[in-house]
Amino acid sequence: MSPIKKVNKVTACAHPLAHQKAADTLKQNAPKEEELYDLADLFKAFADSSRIKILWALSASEFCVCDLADALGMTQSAVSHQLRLLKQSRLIKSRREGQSIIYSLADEHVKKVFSLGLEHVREI
Amino acid sequence: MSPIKKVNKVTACAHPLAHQKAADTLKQNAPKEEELYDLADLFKAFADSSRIKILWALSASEFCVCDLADALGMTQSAVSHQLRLLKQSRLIKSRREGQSIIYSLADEHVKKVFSLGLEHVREI
DNA sequence: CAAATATATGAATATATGTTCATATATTAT
DNA sequence: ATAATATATGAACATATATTCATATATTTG
Repeated sequence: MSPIKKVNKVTACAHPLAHQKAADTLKQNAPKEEELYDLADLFKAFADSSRIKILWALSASEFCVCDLADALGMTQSAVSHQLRLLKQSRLIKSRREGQSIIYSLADEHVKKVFSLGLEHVREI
Repeated sequence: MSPIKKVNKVTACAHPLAHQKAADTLKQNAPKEEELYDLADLFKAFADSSRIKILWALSASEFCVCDLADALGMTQSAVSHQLRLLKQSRLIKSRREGQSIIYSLADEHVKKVFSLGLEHVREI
């Protein structure tokens, strides 16, 4: 199923589709429905200040859970819950080291998104 | 106030901060608290599939509200509400053209974030 | 000016989500 | 094996947010 509906108009405005060509092109080049949801999910991972802080910390160095909690002023539980979400989003990875679990960024992509966003925020 | 708390440990783990140097560096290079919230807000704008669809459409062409609603299979009201959020986030701009309001991307930054995200999603 | 069309918006509702609390699991030290 | 430490997780709660419905505002047309 395409994320973009048939161009046949059924709902709102009465005027002919003002940008018919664009709408058609849109329909053809449509990313798959699933990709759009994945994309939204990716950005959801960045869409919370606690997770932003965690990602920012991990972009500087790997950390164990309790050090993250200490450094960021969060409870161990809250950090752990957020780390789980970030891991599910494939943005971070972890390894065990004795009693601790060390978390780090999964790849450089995170840094790219992060710095691009920061650049945008700073330039407004 | 720094987003990163004093390194003096008060809460969780008993071991000395495993990555003391990193934590200190972290503390010094800390983006401002406000920047982190702005950053989270920026990504919040991308963190919903309806808005993703709208942004994706606008990255192809400008559109009026009802054409967006038709093309994306959303109600006029839902689209309008989301457009307001996107405009508040400075991601899109609008101009009046007769009875219609034409929306378009505010700048190229949106496309960058969008394509970077899509690239990431596709490469996993 | 009145009717039609396009868009915006407040209120209500349903759902999603972040944090806390209590507790479970896993590893290390004694 | 037992205690101590580090991390994970389920349940509950509070808050945020996406959509719908009804309606208001703005522009054009007759």
